[in-house]
Amino acid sequence: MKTPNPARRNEQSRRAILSAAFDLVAESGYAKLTVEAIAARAGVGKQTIYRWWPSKGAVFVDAVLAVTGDEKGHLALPDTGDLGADLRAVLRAIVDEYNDPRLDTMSRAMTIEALNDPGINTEIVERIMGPHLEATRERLRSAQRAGQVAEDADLDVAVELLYGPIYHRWMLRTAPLTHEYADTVAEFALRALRAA
Amino acid sequence: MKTPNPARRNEQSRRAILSAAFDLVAESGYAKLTVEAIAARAGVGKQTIYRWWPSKGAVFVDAVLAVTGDEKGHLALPDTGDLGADLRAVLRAIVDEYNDPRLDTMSRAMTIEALNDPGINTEIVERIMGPHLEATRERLRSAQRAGQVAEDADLDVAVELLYGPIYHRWMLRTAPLTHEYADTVAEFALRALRAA
Amino acid sequence: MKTPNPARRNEQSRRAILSAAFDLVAESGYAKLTVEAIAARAGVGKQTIYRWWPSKGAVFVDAVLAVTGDEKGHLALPDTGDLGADLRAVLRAIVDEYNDPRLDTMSRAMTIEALNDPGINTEIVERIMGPHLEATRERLRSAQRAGQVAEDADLDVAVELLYGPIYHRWMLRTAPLTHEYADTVAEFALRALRAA
Amino acid sequence: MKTPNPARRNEQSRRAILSAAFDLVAESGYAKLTVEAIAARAGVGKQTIYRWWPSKGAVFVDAVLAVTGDEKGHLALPDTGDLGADLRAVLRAIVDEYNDPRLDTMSRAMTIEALNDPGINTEIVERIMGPHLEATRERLRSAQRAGQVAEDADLDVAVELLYGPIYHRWMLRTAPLTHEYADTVAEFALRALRAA
DNA sequence: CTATAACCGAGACGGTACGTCGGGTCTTTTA
DNA sequence: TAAAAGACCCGACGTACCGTCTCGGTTATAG
Repeated sequence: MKTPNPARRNEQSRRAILSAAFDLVAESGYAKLTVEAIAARAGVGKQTIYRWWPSKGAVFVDAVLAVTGDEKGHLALPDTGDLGADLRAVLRAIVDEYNDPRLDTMSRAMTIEALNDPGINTEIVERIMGPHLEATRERLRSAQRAGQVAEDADLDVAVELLYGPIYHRWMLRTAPLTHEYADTVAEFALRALRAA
Repeated sequence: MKTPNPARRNEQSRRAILSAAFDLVAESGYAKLTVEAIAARAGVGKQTIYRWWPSKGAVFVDAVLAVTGDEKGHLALPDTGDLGADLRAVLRAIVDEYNDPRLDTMSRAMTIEALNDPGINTEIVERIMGPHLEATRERLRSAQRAGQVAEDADLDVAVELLYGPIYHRWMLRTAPLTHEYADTVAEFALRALRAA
Repeated sequence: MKTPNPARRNEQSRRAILSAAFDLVAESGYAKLTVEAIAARAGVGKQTIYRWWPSKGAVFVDAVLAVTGDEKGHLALPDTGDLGADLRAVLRAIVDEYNDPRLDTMSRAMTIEALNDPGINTEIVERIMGPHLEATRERLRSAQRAGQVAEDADLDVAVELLYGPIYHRWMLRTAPLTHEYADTVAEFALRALRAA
Repeated sequence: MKTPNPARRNEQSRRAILSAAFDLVAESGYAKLTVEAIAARAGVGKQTIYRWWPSKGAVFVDAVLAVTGDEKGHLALPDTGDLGADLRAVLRAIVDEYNDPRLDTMSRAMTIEALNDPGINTEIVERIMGPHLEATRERLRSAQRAGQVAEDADLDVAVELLYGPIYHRWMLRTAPLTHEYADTVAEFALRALRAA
């Protein structure tokens, strides 16, 4: 296998491919995404896709990252001093995202890809979830300093306490994701975390 | 489309198909599961599969259910009176299951199917997760009666508080699933749920 | 490689494939003949072609044979007793065939296939040229009996003496193929063959 | 389209391309000859090939000519006064060439090219066959002067009478090309041509 | 004796066709 | 008369080459 020279890469084609992949999933769902369709929509030869990505899943993840990545910066969670309010705000925002059909579709597609390919899973977790989880830990650390969270609380578990329930309900569709539900989860988490 | 007569169904073929599907996933992973491979392995015509199942996903889910379903009965959670001990025992058992490579593979395959097809998702949730979640709620209800859990606690959320973090960590592979971790989750949940 | 069962072969598809191949060459030339085009024109899956033929060349040869083969029966050369007249008639007929653009195209395409694949060459020679050459030898044998051709003349070479010059001129396009030319070749051959 | 300046042409590249093309056919057969393979083997950019040749066929023909062309000069046929002996010698030499696997491969490849492209056919005929045919005609003219060949014999047809049978047998592989066969052909031709 | 244009190696690009795999349907043969 | 066997149409796969098109780098005349 000869590795291509990235310096010579056609930036225009790269962008056309990513946006074609993204749009196709948005329009027809991930199951109908094919490399040929991406190539056709992007006005590109199939080989140009295979030259730079190992699979259609990788293309799709890159496409989502290209869109998501633009939103860099507003990663830090609000820190009003009122931990409960801040957590409720974050969980409600997440619930809103999952309720957006577009984002719902994309997220489930990403999840399928992550399940099929551990490498893609790593990439997704590191580049998308990771920063968000770290921002959440940072907020909790701040709360620890303020004495609102037990000093010895394991913050890795703490974030899972916050996001795990919502993720569970979203994945399994066991019940609707509402703001009220977000508040309940936040309330439970607060109780679990607060200093004795 | 003609609906076949279930009475005339060949039970031997049915079983051969289900066990072929199950074994193929166990051996080569879900991605390589094909209807043709199932038919060949089961010594069955493809049409016999399409006659009774709408998709390979449905076959696979049925196959898992056929295996899982045999374990009926021991669904009730232990109730020693010590809620903390009981929850730790349950979460440790779940962690063990996720750490079993065979079950891990099957669970991820099921998850992909559920993501691809809402109908299959419903079936999985109702027939596999449902009874388990209900058993957990039942144990928590018992704890409520014993005054160990707040009377007004939303038990639907409570079970997500228990299983959500573990599910989150398993799905995203963010960190290993250990007994210690199970204990930590149980501990947090207990604090969140206990009566003020 | 599993060999398919000829008994189950779809006769309609077979015919559609052969006539599609033939027509495509007649319309656009052999260089533009592709398996995909044959499949599309015949309303057939590519696999159905690959199942029964090893290459597009084999399909094409079969197609020509299907057309040519129908003309069975009039293989015997005329035998008026006048060998010279009979040979002139045959060579003129051959010259006419080579001058028909349709047949010219087909013949050159066949020749390319024969050059690329010795197996196809054998098939062409045996099924198309062979009977014709044998018929010619038979006419010459008759002439030997009549004392018009030397008894010890090698008839295998004799037919090459008749057809070789025309074939040479046709293949290399060194000069036009006319009836006059056919007569000249026949005249030379007669002189070469006649009993001393 | 801009025509490049031949003065600036890299002679080293030209030679590398021709010999790469020749060697590749000798090693793997004409069917596997590709422009990319030639470029790679010659250590040359593809564009350098397309700049100077219109097709891979043209490259190959040039390659053969470059090799063949070196043998210039010995084109004249032997003229010992014994026409029969001279013709037998020439036909035997031709038979030997066709029996050399290397030359056989090259000749068939050239023939395919000639069939595919009339322009190449012309070039081959004029530059390779032409001089040889003319030399043969010249020898026959000499024989006419010596009264060994009929004065009114059409010499264009005469050379075809000599080479046509061999060409026919070589192309169709109907029988082996032996010296004995060459002698037989020469004998027939002599009889056909001699003055009455 | 530069400089500026050309050719050159390299190889990415938009395409076409390849030969294969598998999906889901339809037909023929066997028990 | 259902089921096995498997041929069929179809769509997509990932690969091989096509012929075109930049990219620097290197000659090699023309100023």
